[in-house]
Amino acid sequence: MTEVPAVEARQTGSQRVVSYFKERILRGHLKVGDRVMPERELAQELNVGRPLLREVMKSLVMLGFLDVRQGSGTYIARADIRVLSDFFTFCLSQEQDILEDVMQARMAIECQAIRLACERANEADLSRIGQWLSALIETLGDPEAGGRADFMFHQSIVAASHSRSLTTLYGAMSELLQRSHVQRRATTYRNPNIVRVLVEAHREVFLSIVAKDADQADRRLREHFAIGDDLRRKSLIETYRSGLERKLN
Amino acid sequence: MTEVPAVEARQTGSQRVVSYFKERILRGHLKVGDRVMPERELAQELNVGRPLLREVMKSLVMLGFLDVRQGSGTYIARADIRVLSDFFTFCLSQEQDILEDVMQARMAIECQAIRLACERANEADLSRIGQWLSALIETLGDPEAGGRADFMFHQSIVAASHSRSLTTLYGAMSELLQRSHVQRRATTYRNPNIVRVLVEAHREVFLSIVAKDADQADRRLREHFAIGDDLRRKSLIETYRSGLERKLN
DNA sequence: TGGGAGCATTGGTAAGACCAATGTAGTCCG
DNA sequence: CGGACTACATTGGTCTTACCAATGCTCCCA
Repeated sequence: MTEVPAVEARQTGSQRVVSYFKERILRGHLKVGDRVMPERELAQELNVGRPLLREVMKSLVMLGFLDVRQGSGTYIARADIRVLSDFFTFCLSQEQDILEDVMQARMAIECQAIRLACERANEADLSRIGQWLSALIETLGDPEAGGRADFMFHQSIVAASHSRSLTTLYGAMSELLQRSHVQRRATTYRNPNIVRVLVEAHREVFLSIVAKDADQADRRLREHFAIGDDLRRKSLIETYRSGLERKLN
Repeated sequence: MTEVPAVEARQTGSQRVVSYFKERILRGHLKVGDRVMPERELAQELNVGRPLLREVMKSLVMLGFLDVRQGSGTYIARADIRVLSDFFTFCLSQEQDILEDVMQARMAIECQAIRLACERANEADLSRIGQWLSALIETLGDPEAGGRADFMFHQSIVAASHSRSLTTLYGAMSELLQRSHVQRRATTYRNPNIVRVLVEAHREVFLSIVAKDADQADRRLREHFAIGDDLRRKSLIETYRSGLERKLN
């Protein structure tokens, strides 16, 4: 783990605790659901104080590696993607412009997922995507609900890839992405022409999945993203123009 | 963060500490490089004992949020991608088959990154990619060094995207990916025909970046991945055949 | 003016104490 | 005999106090 000593042969107590868990988890001696030795006993075995042991174990809890139950014991946890989500949220708080760049990661994942969805989607997957397409159409006048339906449409496509890596990464970014969807909706929902174009684009995406055409699905999805990009460009131009006119007044 | 209380109005000490940091970091009151109040003082202000405060802060250190210097103080850290790397490593240890699926995430990121690289790569980027292509060719007989050069070739492409999200995600998977590269090399380096095809595929990838043709670059990269897939399929067939012949003997 | 020493500050760690939650075993009653 | 309740043991949660280790700052001397 990140606190492994770089050079020092003799480990600090803290490092010994980290190593104890890292080794046993990574080598499979401790598996999901396995119970860890009680704190007092483990502290003794590792020759550290209990507070130190608890510090490290608290860290592992928050990293999602351990699951602690008071009165019962400490168990190896199943990996929890909220850790990734927290991490991305933290990154965003450091760089206010990152939401724009996260779109690149979003496109990466969705375009790969849609290719897999063309191979792997079952009837339930297709039905779900179709339902969210309908929901998207029904909520055109409402940026909040529409944004959510839009997000769920996309999320269903990623789920239809049946790839744990892709769904994990997408899930990690879902908070950021939902925010992004609502924002994009808020800039578009009043213009009927744009709304119609967007609905058509989503429909084409869905149809290409049904047709199991991976290249076309990828292309349609990228076209769909490009509509949003054009939108934002026009919106900036208008903002700039009206800003100028206000200055001249 | 993941330990925020679901229902309880009155927070435990532990939760108060988490909230203290979450609020200040996410709202920008504490920025990268800012120094945090000393432990004893902060413990008093939050009405908790120092060991408890230290537990939470240790967690935040391992999540990459804080940087602690003994004798100096605690500072808000710059996000550290090694946290993601640890997390993926942990996930892998839980599911032995995940390395295969990580390839999907790899393809997602690289195919999006190569599109961006076609727009954004500067002379230094292109030069670096070219150098790793040469290194790859020079190390054809050595799976270890060749695997590394192969990985670095790909990593340079992702870096040329100049997208923080993509480079962050790719960095998080880099340990897994390097392992994957070495393994793939170990199954191919003895067959001159396959090696020649692979070298050509890498060269085509590079040339399409230089040509700034995003669609072609994407396509070439996918073709390159497909060669590896064919390889593995053939390898499985042979394994199955020789397994059968051994049974008949 | 620069270097060294001393002291204050801040983090690192431990022992011991006590509280909170859970699990287990034993007993009693229907 | 089975289920419910109680008591106690176990395990985690938290705190106080003490001491050690590392860094930074200030003052004094050459």
